Amino acid sequence: MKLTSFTEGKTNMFETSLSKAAAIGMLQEKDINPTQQRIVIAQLLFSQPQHLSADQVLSCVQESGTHVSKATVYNTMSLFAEKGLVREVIVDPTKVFYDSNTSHHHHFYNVDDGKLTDIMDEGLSLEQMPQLPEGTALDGVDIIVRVRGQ
Amino acid sequence: MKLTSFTEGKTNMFETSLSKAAAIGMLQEKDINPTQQRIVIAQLLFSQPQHLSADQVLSCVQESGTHVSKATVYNTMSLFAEKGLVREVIVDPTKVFYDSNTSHHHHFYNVDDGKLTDIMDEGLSLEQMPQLPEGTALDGVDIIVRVRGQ
DNA sequence: GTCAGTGCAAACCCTTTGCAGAAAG
DNA sequence: CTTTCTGCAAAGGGTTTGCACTGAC
Repeated sequence: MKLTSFTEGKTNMFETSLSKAAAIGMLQEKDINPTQQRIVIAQLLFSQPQHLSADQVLSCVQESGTHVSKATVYNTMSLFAEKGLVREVIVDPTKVFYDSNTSHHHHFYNVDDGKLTDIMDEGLSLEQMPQLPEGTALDGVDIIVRVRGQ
Repeated sequence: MKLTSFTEGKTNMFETSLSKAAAIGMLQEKDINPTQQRIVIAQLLFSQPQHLSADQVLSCVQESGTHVSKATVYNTMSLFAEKGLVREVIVDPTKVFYDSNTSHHHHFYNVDDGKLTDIMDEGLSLEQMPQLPEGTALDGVDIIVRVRGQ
């Protein structure tokens, strides 16, 4: 994952972004036609590891000054998820989070404030993989550590 | 958990149920006012360990001949979850599953057919509990093993 | 008679869909 | 030009809410 053009020194996440060229590169690597809207969303998403709901993506894009419709955000996020650019994280029945970090890791979910954070411990994994049901293949393992407070 | 009145020998889940008295007992143990609708839902739910969506609970209750409204099913399931009679399982962004088995265990989720099953392996657990974020307390750990096929 | 519980329908929210218009090559 | 993508608005599906009615002590 190339983050060579990461804009440093900015504290406002809406000003932080990937260069347009880097975003286009990421899209093309995954055989995604780099349209204007997809580029803008990619620039925002991959500026840093983060967990955003579709709604938050929409807000961020709009605050960056570009117009993208809600439907396009949903379409784009589904496409990115399908192509492996982002990972869907399902922890809240009311919305899906998209994780811009697709490397193998798990999550804390704060049920009080709805914030999702990565579990840094690299050692976190299962003691043993259970035997899968007859005729099924592994698709993935999600570990959610729910916490409350603060 | 008392399942002494489990009706044996029935293959149709809609005919299988807990005795009314046992259901009332379970509700009272959790300080839940045992109303008629709650009793019926409890009889259905706790006849066996199962994973039902609110919609499925509604269908099952209706097939058993009793009338319960959709709103009451949702209210009841939320109440049961809050009181610890059932456990909410969030694996599918489109609906919540309620697990009538509240003992500590984890799940397989078949993304192809949407079926949720318990992971029997008692050894399944984390190699190590990660350090929780500052100021938070553990609420629970959910492990979802997603599988596909069959 | 009082108060909790219930039923119904409407409201809600997130997400998807249909289709006409716009963009890209 | 042709194909793909986008925008808008409407529909969809699960869930919640408001409020009047019912029912149990």
